[in-house]
Amino acid sequence: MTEPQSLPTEAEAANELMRLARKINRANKAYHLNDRPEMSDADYDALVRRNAELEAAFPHLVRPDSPSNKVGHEVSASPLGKVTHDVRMMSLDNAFSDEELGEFVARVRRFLSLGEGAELAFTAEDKIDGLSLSLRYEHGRLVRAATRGDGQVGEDVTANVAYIPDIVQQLQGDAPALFEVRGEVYMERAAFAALNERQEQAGDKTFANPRNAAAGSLRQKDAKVTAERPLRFLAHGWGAASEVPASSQYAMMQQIAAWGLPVSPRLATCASVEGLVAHYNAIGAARSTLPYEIDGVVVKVDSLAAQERLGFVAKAPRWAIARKFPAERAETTLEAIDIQVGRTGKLTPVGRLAPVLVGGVTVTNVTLHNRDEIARLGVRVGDRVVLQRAGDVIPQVVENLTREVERPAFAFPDHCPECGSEALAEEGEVDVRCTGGLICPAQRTERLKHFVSRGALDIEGLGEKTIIEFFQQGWLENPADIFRLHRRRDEIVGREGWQDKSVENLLTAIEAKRQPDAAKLLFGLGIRHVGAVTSRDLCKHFVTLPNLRAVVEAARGHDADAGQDGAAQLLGIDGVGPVVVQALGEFFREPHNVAVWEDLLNEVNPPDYIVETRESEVAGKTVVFTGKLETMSRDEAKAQAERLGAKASGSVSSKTDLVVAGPGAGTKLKQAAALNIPVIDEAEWAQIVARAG
DNA sequence: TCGCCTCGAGTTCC
DNA sequence: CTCGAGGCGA
Repeated sequence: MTEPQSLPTEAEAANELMRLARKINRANKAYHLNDRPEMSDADYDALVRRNAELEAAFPHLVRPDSPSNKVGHEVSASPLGKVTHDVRMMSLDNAFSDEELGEFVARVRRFLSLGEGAELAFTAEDKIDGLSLSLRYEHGRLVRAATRGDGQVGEDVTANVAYIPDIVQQLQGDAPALFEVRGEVYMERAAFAALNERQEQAGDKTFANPRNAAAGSLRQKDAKVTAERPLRFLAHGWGAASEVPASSQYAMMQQIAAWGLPVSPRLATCASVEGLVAHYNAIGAARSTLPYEIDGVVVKVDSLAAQERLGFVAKAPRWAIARKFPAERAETTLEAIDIQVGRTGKLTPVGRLAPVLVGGVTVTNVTLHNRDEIARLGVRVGDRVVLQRAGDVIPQVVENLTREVERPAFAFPDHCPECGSEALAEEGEVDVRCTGGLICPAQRTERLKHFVSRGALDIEGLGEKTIIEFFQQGWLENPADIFRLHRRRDEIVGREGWQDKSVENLLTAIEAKRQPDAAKLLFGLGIRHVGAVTSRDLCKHFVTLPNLRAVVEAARGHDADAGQDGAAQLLGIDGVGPVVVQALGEFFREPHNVAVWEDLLNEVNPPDYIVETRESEVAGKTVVFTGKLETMSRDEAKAQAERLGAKASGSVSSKTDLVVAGPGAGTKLKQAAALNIPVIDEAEWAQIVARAG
């Protein structure tokens, strides 16, 4: 190492800390993401020690991105620090009937192109109502435990799980260099009841259900509190792994059990839908006798090779589903119906309820969705209604018990309750919208909320309350204003609830987003029909936001040729159709939007949007699949193409680089020939995939 | 034109 | 999480 080892001046120290943060964070990333350390452990330790030394000498110079705040290997974690999962922790798709379970099996078989006779096995196990945990074992030793969080970033609970006896610190027998076990932390029913009794006697707050008790007990800053709570753990899968020493889900779970971690005793394999239904029924019958609460049965494709082919949709694997038990229901009174105005102007009726306990939580609000839903249920203020929590989460009204009693029907407003503008449903649309647009304060603040929300810019410390407060002050009207809040520092400091420190934190969080992800920025603008996925696709295609704008403007320009070209370019993007093109065009036609856009791009500087993909000869090319594919479904082929950095498009155009044609291909094959585009068959495509590794 | 799938936009409680 | 609607294959 060439770093000076004596204590430097303050300026030098600040500089060195910055470089150390960069180096150590990069090394952590290389170590965790690629399982391929960039530097030796000794060098790494030296950097970490130097960082700690400088931070000790200059505590006021500790950086927000300091590696000491994070989890690296050998870096001790601060309590409940954040942890980025190398492999996302997914949620599961749900099935609420045997029929839906059958559809899942059919869907999987279709995706894998399995014929009638071909066998496909599944595993099934009880789904514990606890909280998901990821346990990272390196060479068999537990180095980190993290909660699920939002799936990408969770909380570090390594210190806390040391007090959970089910979680071994050292795996027994041979273990891979890296293996992340995933499972559920839970509290047994009896232990939950005893804990609540103790809490009550001590005058502490009690927990609504075992799940909340487990969550509250695990996520303790003081790990010693966790020690007094009887938590348990059950493994159900895995995440990042340097190797997976089994070829089936079932065998791998047995291996995890052999390593010393508990696995459900009700894990079984089933070869058919009938077998899965039978196992579901058996677990359902045993439900009340189990020591812990369960909310369904998880079904997974047993073959790991098949799992890999199936891959993932947005947030869940295609190869697993949760067959949920019927939701618990409750009865209560609808005390009022309020109208909320969303960022698109949508008027949403919200039912205010007499508080009622459903599935372990007290529900007081429920969405009634729209005018049609109110009419369908025939609900009026004062009615008795039946409530359930859909998927055990979102409350919904399932039935109205007072249909026959004379009461005036609910009159859905024809004016916006926030700005008084007319509110109406467009031709053929169900939703009633406020036509006030920019003059509607509700729409404006909702748009700002969307802009700073997770998924968009994700600015911490800028919540609903703050946005409304600053909006009312006239400090915050458009997204770009956020980046000028620093000029109001003196005005903000001293307002109620704002101290020097909190203003500082907010401004720091804002400054951290000066180079935002282009796709998140675009998503944050809230252009209709342009959500997170479409934003990503658009950015992938155009690399920069000005490029996107230029093409959108060309698409509706007066020059007919340029217009067609721009439109064709947009329509060539998978998932972009006429409605999305029109929405984009309308956005840029509105002068106010253009002003907001330009203002914002003067304040922030999103780097070029370039997605890292695997090297392959089709990288950056547009591929069209046509005809029948023999060994895989079209979905799978497209997913494959994207992994190779190619864009799978639906139609052949001058932008198409390659056509993969199976038997039965028609017009698209002719178009390809006319445009002189190379055509290959499925076997040749498979070779391209194989060559990319 | 139909039907399937994916995406967008709204939503609860802790 | 659910719903409606857009996109796209058949």
